[in-house]
Amino acid sequence: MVTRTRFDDSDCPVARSVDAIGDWWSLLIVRDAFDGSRRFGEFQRSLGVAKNILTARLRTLVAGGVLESVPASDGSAYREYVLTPKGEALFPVIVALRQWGEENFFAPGEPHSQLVDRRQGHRLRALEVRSADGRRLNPDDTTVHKTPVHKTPTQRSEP
Amino acid sequence: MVTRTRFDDSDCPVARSVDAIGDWWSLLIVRDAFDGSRRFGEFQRSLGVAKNILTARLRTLVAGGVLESVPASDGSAYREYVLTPKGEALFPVIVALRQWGEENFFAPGEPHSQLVDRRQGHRLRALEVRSADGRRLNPDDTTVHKTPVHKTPTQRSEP
DNA sequence: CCCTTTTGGTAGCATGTTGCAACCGTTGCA
DNA sequence: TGCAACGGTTGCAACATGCTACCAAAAGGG
Repeated sequence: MVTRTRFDDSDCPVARSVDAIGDWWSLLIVRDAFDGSRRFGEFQRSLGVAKNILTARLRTLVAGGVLESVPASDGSAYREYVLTPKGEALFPVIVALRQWGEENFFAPGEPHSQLVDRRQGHRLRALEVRSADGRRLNPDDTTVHKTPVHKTPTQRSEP
Repeated sequence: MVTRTRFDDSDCPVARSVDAIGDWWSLLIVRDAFDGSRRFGEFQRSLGVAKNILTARLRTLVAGGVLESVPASDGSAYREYVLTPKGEALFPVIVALRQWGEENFFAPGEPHSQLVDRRQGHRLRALEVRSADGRRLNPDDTTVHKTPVHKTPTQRSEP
């Protein structure tokens, strides 16, 4: 078989996250969910995605516990898709991608949709990676420990 | 045509980021690059990805300015792939995905690779979304300012 | 009620992409 | 010099994606 490679058994949390989200459409669905979209048609119009794709993605997101299918809030017989707590926890991921995109793929002054503080209407502060005691960390200030507790704490990754 | 949909002209920075990265393999390549991988073979062994796929991904990452191909640091005739500043700026994205994965896809105590502060060997602080003046923000505390829509992607059945 | 429109999907097809295995020129090294 | 490792390329089969057509149930208007 030539199925797409899965990462759900990887020991790397990044890989499992990536696997759980599924594909880029899913991430844009989540983005729209943060922005208030709830109905099938809302996602479809906002994204311009084919309906069969949207159906499949919503289904996997629900199965993965990122979205939840609930009765429509307006009393109609339709259903709505809302973020679960697990889905809401993707907020920093979306914000990080948004900030990276803003900084790297828009000309100065080029208009783009912008995520702002609701209270003051200002742009958000750039995300900062910090140590447990609050120091700002660059990539070089960090390292990856494989299997933290029960095995030899190796610092290098040689299999 | 039935090419995969591109988002590089979207007005949403998240969509452009997603488009620039390309696919999940690319993100895992970047993750490995943060972890010190530089050589074709290192990525290939670490990821278990087919070589043709890896070739294509490295090429698009270089073309997109995320990686850079430089002469090997050990003096050999081979080349190495290193993160550009633009690639290093993906650090918060990777960290956000890692933290989401750690919290949601591992049983308590289940071993997994862990990103730690190099100086103290401790786990990192969870990423926090903050306003310009430093208040912590939840998704509900933010809103998206849309820009004038220049192009609406629609899928219509009717003429 | 009856008719029309909207909503939320399925089904089928063409094409693109992925994964695998085989192959191949270069480079490194003993 | 010989041989293994490196860094790819090529070809193929299976799968995923996108598009269009189609459809049933639910709203909505008169």
